[in-house]
Amino acid sequence: MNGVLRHALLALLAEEPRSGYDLTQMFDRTLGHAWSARHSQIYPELARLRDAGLIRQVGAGPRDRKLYEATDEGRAEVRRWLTDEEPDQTFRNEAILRTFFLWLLPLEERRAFLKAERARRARLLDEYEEMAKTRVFETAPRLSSRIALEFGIRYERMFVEWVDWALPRLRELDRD
Amino acid sequence: MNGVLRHALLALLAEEPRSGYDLTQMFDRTLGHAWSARHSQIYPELARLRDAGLIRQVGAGPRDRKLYEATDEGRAEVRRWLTDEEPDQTFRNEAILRTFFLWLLPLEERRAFLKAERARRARLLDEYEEMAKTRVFETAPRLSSRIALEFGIRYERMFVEWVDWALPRLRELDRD
DNA sequence: AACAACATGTAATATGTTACATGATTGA
DNA sequence: TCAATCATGTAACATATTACATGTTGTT
Repeated sequence: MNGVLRHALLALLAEEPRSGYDLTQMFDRTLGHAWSARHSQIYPELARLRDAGLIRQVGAGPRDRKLYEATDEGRAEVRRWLTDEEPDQTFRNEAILRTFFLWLLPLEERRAFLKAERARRARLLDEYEEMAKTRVFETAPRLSSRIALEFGIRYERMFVEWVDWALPRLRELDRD
Repeated sequence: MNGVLRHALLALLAEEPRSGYDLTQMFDRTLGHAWSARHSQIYPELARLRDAGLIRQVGAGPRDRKLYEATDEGRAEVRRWLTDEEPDQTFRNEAILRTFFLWLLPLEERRAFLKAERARRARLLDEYEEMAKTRVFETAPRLSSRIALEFGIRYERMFVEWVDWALPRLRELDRD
């Protein structure tokens, strides 16, 4: 079995019972800076995991809320994934890709592009630092997420510093 | 028109005539740390760009080598993309995603996971620093790529430092 | 009563990967 | 002559996004 989303869902359902809606929100909020997924991808994936016996429904709530949790087979599969399968190293960042093409734009637009990125990143940095300060990280899953959050903080900080390094160099793209 | 790869190809063909093979190699080598693409995606995309009049064949070489370059419409389209369309902010990093699930593994395997990542990143850092030192960045497109490379260097360095921050904290995931 | 948030799904389309398929040229 | 690299493509499959579709519950 492969599929990153599939295993991420399995891992989240190994922690505690959650609904598709809960999972969607986790991707929107905490997991978003590492992986993204929409509800339209999550619900069919849950159905497949259920049919494969890797998760089972363990409760229901108001509206059509369905709570799932990982079965023993599911837990075993997550551990297998984490230990036996190499994480895919593919990195995609459209903003950095566009940086390669900055020379196609006039100076003012190049600046505007990087400044907009800087603003976005600075805003996220604030947000993540606020999370680190105010949230409670006491259980093992929360401490894990604290480690991931630290990556987010360092990433955004690095990004902002990189823009500050790049901005004064944009003028050079006009020489010759 | 949308599609990141499509516009990346267009931008690369706005610089100078290139073949599908050349473009594939650029993704394998320089562009790889910002966006990835395989030849099986590139060739059909080139055909579509050609049919849309955004690129045209300007030459041929040994074997079936076909050289393309952006037309005026193609150049206009790249600039429109760079200025009018917001870059997609989706970020995907499987290694960081897995960090959220580190608590599912025994201490030694958690350590092994992060150490393997550290080694990978340190190797890339060396590689990028070597590129920065030895390559020539004199034309506007090369200077742009130097700015993107700087991101790669800072990213890998940040990653290594983050692992060094995280490793001593892994033991805490066993408490309680 | 109205609105926001909760809650789950499907359909159509777009994007991306892996495997298949073929052949030419260059250098050792 | 052999192997590596150059060179282009297609097919099947997997993953991901956008739009469509529907209904409930809690709050103001």
